[in-house]
Formats: sequence, structure tokens, C-alpha cells
Amino acid sequence: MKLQQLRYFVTVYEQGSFSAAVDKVHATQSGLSMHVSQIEKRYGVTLFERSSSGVTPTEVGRAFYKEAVKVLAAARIAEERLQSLSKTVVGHVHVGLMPTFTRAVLTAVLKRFGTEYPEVRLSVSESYSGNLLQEVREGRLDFGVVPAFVELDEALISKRMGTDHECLVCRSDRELPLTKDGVLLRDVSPLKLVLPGPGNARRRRIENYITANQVQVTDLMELDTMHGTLDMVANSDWVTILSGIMCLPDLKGGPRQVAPLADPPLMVDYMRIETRKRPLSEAAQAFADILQEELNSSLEIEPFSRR
Amino acid sequence: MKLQQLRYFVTVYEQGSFSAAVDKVHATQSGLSMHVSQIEKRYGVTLFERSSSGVTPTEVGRAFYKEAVKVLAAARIAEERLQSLSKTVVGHVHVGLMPTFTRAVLTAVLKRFGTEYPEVRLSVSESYSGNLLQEVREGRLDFGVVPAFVELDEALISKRMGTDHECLVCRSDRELPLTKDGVLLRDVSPLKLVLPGPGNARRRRIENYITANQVQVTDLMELDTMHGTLDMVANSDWVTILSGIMCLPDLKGGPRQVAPLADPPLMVDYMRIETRKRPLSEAAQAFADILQEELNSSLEIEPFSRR
DNA sequence: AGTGGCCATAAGAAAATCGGATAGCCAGAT
DNA sequence: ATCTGGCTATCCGATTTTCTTATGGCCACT
Repeated sequence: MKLQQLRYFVTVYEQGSFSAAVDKVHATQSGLSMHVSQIEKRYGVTLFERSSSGVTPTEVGRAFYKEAVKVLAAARIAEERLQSLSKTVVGHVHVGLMPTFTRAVLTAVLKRFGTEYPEVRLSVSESYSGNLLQEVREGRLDFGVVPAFVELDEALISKRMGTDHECLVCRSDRELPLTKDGVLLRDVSPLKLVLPGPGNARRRRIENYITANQVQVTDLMELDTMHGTLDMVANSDWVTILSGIMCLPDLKGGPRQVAPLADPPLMVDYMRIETRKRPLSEAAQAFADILQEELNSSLEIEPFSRR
Repeated sequence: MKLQQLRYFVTVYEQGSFSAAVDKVHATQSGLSMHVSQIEKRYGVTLFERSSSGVTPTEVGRAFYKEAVKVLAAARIAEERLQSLSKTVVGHVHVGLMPTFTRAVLTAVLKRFGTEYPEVRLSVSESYSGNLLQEVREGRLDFGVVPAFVELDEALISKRMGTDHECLVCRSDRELPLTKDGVLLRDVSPLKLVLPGPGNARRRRIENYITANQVQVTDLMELDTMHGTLDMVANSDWVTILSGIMCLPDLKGGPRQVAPLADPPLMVDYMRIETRKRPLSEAAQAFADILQEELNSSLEIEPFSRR
């Protein structure tokens, strides 16, 4: 009898389906199937009735589930006991970041975290805010970082991490109508704008800004690839609007120039979100702290940020 | 975290030594070492202080032990739950037999058991009675079968399985002073006798019989190998004394002849021994039943047994 | 100093696990 | 009736993990 078999069985039981259980535990459908049927074969029982719409537990399956849950609970207690007794911070941290963070801030965080907490295993996934919320809610992520304008529910709590400017990004040799506060978007013409697709949460904010401030957009393009967008902007007349920390690498010169939107500026708040019921593990808290610090110093670096 | 790691850790803890734990769990010293140090590395803790005389748990080790035991207990309950719910008999049976049984009776038992209980895994070990007692006492065997004259203690219970004749075995062309009850040992001369070494429990019984009945032994040889003894007896003037069921294969003719000791006969009782606290599992009971049946029919086959 | 018991580590072999692909099955839609 | 989509079981090659054997270091005891 192995703990992982119990975990798999319990997940399949709770999901009522092998395939639904796949993304709960990090596994494949075939792996789940084999493990469960291995239990069944070894003990000569049938745990589930299989059908084409999933599985329903048998009487035996229900009885075994109760015991299996107890075993897993005991195992988790034992594990936590060990972690709390450990002098060094250990564990496995799962973090979800929006793409904004992964271009510049993340590498700095990773370097520090790797040296300061060498024993901690780290999984960082990049996704858009809607996705991250879901993953946090379902407990697959210790926390996520999302823009402040997404909607939360009861199960989640958030903590503000900082405020950033949305910036115009275009190729470096273009002349921009700069003021001391940044660029006046309505004076940039012709404005050929690259935006993320309609599924993206930032998309609507930018559209609102544009209509509210009478910005004339002559052409609009949807790109949902950040690399593609950056490349496109560097090598054409197209421009885009990105958050400041994402543009940090472009401040040192290069094929792109960056200017914060001015009059009015457009700001983003970043929030850390986590589930209400389970507090961050020590390791996750450590990662969050480092992320916060690096974010702070990044926001300071922005030339326009001290206003 | 894996269950086996917990099992290994707990065993090392209870034994106070890696090498002592080796034969408790079926494992090697290096395997144990690796698993324990894997826990220690993963969680950044030290569970044992190593010394050249074994290990002593640290504070952390003691705390973790308490939790680990709970996990294992829960796991065993879950497993037993599943077994009790299974319609077919499953599990793993460990049996210890004395060499007497392994020559003729065992194969018949194995055949029947294999077909009647295909799901049950079976481990049969052959050993001498002293050893078997120890193994049963320490829980590594579900039960053992030993001669009735061994001494039991409180922790063990026994059940009589049957009575057998000790028989003289010699090469087939030898003339023996047979009566209708068997052979009169004191009339066999010259008596060149092969016996097991002094460590063996049967040795003393046979010696007692010899002196009590004025049997003249001209030569004595100690052989602790059953194969060697049988071969020796088949091809020389040397004879030996074996229990009846062990001689079954020689009754159909062959290089050896067999005759029960007569006037007086020398009998052996076979007992099944098991621990008092844990009753036999269903599978073990089934094996014991089949063994009993086969033993009964073997004892009947003996031509001299119906007296 | 020598010896024996004990634990850690290395490396190769063996075994379990994983992941992708495929096949079968059933229900509901066309 | 056929088709389609969703679900599970199974097969197979590749990877990872686990186990074993052998070896070396350490300490206590002689």
C-alpha cells in the first residue's frame, strides 16, 4: 500500500471521475487508472463502477475512502510536524504570476530565493489573472499575483503589493510628445495599437482609458503572445501599452522606448491573493517577501515613479 | 513522503540501529540508510545521532516517531478494511516449516493453495524449530510448524496437528529384522547412524531412545544437510532416523527403504504455533487448513499407521 | 595498533512509474 | 442508423526511482 495510491484514489473519489482528477493531482489519466486498478487487483475488490460519464464508488469504495482520508490526514500531520521542527525552511512553493512579473522581476527573485532558501522546491507558473484565481482557489497555488481590478470572492484574501504605471512602448527612434510626466497618448498619431485579446483583464481597462480620453486609434491588433508583442513593437510603427515593471529591461536602451501614460496617468495595483483558510507556509511567505522587495525596488527604478 | 520511508524509519527507531532493523523489514542496510537520510535531507532535520554502536533518536526524531506510528496504524487499518471487504481471500502469508514438511507434504499443499487462493502471496521458509519459534514470536511468520517437544512461552499458542512415527531409513537392499509393527532397532547391526548436529531438537530425542532401548551404535555421523543424509543413506550401509512423512517419497520403491521403529515405537507430535495476540489472517488460516488436510492424508498413507 | 561492529556513499542493476498513443465503450446528437 | 464526444483501460518505450553489492570511514573495545 502506498500513499500515492491513496492520494490518487481519494482524488478520483472526490472528483467522481478519473479524467477530472487528472489536473487536481499532477498526473495523467493512465497513471490514475493504473494505480486504482492496482489496489483493486491486489485486494480483489471493486472500488468504482465505471461508466461513460465517470465513476461512482461502490460500497467497498465508500468504506475504503473513509479510511484512506484518515491515513492521508495523519501523513500530512506527520509531514507538517517535521517541517515545523526543521530549523531550515523547506517545502515546496507553488506560485502563479501574471506575465508582467515574469519578464524582469522574476529572475531577480529566483536568484535570491535560490541562494537564501536552497532547500525549498519551487514551481512558478505564468498565467493570466482569471486562471490564477482559479488555481489559488482550488489550492494548487500557495498564492498568485494579479492586478487589483479582478474580482475576488469570499474564499480569497488579498494584500496590496504596489502601484505601477501603464506605459506606452514603441520603437526607440520614434518621436514622442513627452511632457515631464510622460506621454500624452492623444497626441500620438497615427496610433497603431497592439492589445491583448478580449479574454485578458487588462484589455478592458485600456479600452476604457482610450475612449475616456479621446485617443484616436487608427489600427488595432490583438496579440496574446508577449514575445510577439515586444518584437512587433520594436520593429514597426505599432505601439503597445504595458505595465512599468514589464518594461524595465527597455529602460537601459535597446530597440524600444518606454514612457508612462500622462494626463491622466493610468495606474495598476498588484495584489497577492491567497486562500483564506490556509495561511502561507513559511517557505511561501519567504518567497512572497522577496517578491515584494524586488517589486519595490523595481518600482523605484522607474524614472517617473518618484512623482 | 512515502509509507515505506515511515516504515523504515519506525523500524530503525525501535531497533536503535540500522543494521538490527535490516532483518525486521526485508531490506538492506544501505537501503535503510538511504531512506532515512532522504527524509532528513528533504526536511532539513536530523532524526538520529549516529554512533558506532547504533543510533539514538534526536528530539525531532522522537516527535516524528509519534506521528509516523499513527500514520502506519491508520494505513494498516485501511488495508485491513479492504481485506475484510474483499470477497476473495487475499494477502500475504508467511509460514515457517521444519524440513520434515518440505520434502513431501509441502508441494501438495502449494499446488492446492495456489489454485484455491490465487490472489494470496506466499512465503514459505524452511528452518529448524528454534528458529521458527523466534520468527513467530517476532511476528515475521503467521505461523510455524514444529515438533511438540519444543518449549513454548506465554506469547505463543499451539495446536496439535498430528502424530507421526520415527522411521529407520536405509538402503533398499539391506535385510532388516522386520516385525509386523516395524523394525527392532536393537537387532540391526552394525548400526552406523547418521544424525543431525547437536543443535537440532530431534537429536536428543533420538539419543534418549537409543540409550533407553540398549541400541548398539557402532558408528555415528553428524550431517546437517537433509539432501546429504538421504544420499548417504541410499548409497552406503549408514542408516538414519527420520519422521514418517519425510519418508513418503521412499515408500514407492527407490534406493531407500523405510520402516517405523517398533518395540517401542518412537512418535513425534507436530504442532502449529502462532502468537497469542494476533489471530491468523483468513489467508493464513486457509493455508493452515490445507496443510492440516494434506498432513492427515499423508499420515494415513503410511502403511504402518493404521495400527 | 589492531579488530570488529556500525553507518555512509558510489555505482550498476532491477523495478516501478510516467506519459503519450490507442482502443473500446456508452450516451446523446445528427 | 450512424456519428461524435467524453470517458476509461491498456500497451509500450523512456525515464526515474529504488534496491543491491561493494567499499570506505569512524569509533569503541581489545
